[in-house]
Amino acid sequence: MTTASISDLRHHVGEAVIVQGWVTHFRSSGRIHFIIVRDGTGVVQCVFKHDEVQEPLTTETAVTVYGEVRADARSPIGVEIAVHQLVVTGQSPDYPITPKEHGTDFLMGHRHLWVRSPRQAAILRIRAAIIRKARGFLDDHGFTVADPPIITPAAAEGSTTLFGIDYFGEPAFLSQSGQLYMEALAMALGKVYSFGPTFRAEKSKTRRHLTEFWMLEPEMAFVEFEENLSWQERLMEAIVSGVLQDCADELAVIGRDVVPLARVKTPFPRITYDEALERLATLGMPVAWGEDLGAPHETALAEQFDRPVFVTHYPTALKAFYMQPDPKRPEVVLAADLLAPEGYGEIVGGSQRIHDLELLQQRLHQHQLPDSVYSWYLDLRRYGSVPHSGFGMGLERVVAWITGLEHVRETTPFARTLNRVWP
RNA sequence: UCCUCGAUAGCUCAAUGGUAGAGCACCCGGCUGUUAACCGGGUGGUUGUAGGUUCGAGUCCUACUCGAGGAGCCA
Repeated sequence: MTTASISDLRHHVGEAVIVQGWVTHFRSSGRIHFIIVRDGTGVVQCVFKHDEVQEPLTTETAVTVYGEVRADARSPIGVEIAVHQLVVTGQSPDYPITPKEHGTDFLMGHRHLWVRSPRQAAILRIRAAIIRKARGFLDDHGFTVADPPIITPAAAEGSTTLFGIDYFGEPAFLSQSGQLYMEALAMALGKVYSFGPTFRAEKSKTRRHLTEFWMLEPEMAFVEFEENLSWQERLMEAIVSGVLQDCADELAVIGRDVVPLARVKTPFPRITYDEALERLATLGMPVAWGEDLGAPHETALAEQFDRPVFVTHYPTALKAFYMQPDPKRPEVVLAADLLAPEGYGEIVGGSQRIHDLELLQQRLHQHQLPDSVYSWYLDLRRYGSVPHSGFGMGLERVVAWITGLEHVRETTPFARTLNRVWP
């Protein structure tokens, strides 16, 4: 007798198999009983007689089922199992999560169990596929994965709040971006990317924010602004088309409308910050030049397009010190935010970096950042500096967009938010 | 940090200032094909905390705690 995964059962009709999993539902009609068993690959109904099992088969009881696979037109997966023997390997009295509705606080407090639900499992599989497709695309296009440190001595961008730690008596911080290190690695390896956790102690409490999130950060030597955008849109297209290909079942489980995703093809539209302001004025949402775009503005802009849209050439004063000003128009930078459709906001932020030593020092001073902290970063401009560009993709926001979720907290196994560090 | 809303059974929610209830979960019983099965019965409460008003507070008032949504900031 072979052990089979539930997703493979349709290839075993007529055979005796072993299925190991957890009970999600128990139903009975007199002498005939039905349990629904899930094993992480799918769910299957198992049928047995009244007196064959003595132990209670409550929700999430772990079971090993020995039985015969039978084709059955009534089954959603085409087969069910006629049970010969059913062994309880782990009881589950009073499982807290029921088939009825639950509130956010309760579910997040039981996240260690909530991940067992089909919807959550599907989301995590899609997350895995997004990671796989993103890394695959970059690996296939000459990028070298090279990860920056997570414990860092200083901020990449002075303004953002950092989580401080005690590093053997010295103050240190959890990384809020690996970008500066990625610039160093790009000078060594050409095209590089990192993929890892980043931390922001911002007191942001919205559907788009976590205090710990994963970021994909490519950095490319000899790549200027336009080519940077090209890499971003090709990466996003590869991710979305790859997920549509690999995750049809999971997208169906969570009820995602895939029509908008199928439209995500290059080239993505590009509008400048100036054009964005014009469009917003037309929409009755005027923004003064020099002010940043808020979440409602981003949503309104994104709604005008059927695929992600780049907003480029933001005012220099709004952006980080390392972004390259446009030589033809220094009051704006060669930076772009990629806004996702359907109100998911900024999913990628990128720019060409300043490669001129003097200009970079000038910008540091304008931001009142000390040269001493950035001495190694300035070395990159002292020794063989070249134009280079990079971007950061927020994984959880991409997952939220592709899965159509209301909130990023469900896009990661154990979300860390402003008010929650448990479980 | 600011704005808004909320907290009653394990869960989701009811309850004119006047006897705290329902559905689900769980337990017992019934049903030989159920699909969030169904039918009958049962267990289950310091109404977030502290104070106040009142003959009487889940309900009204004050403070606090916790949570949710949003703003700012960001990916």
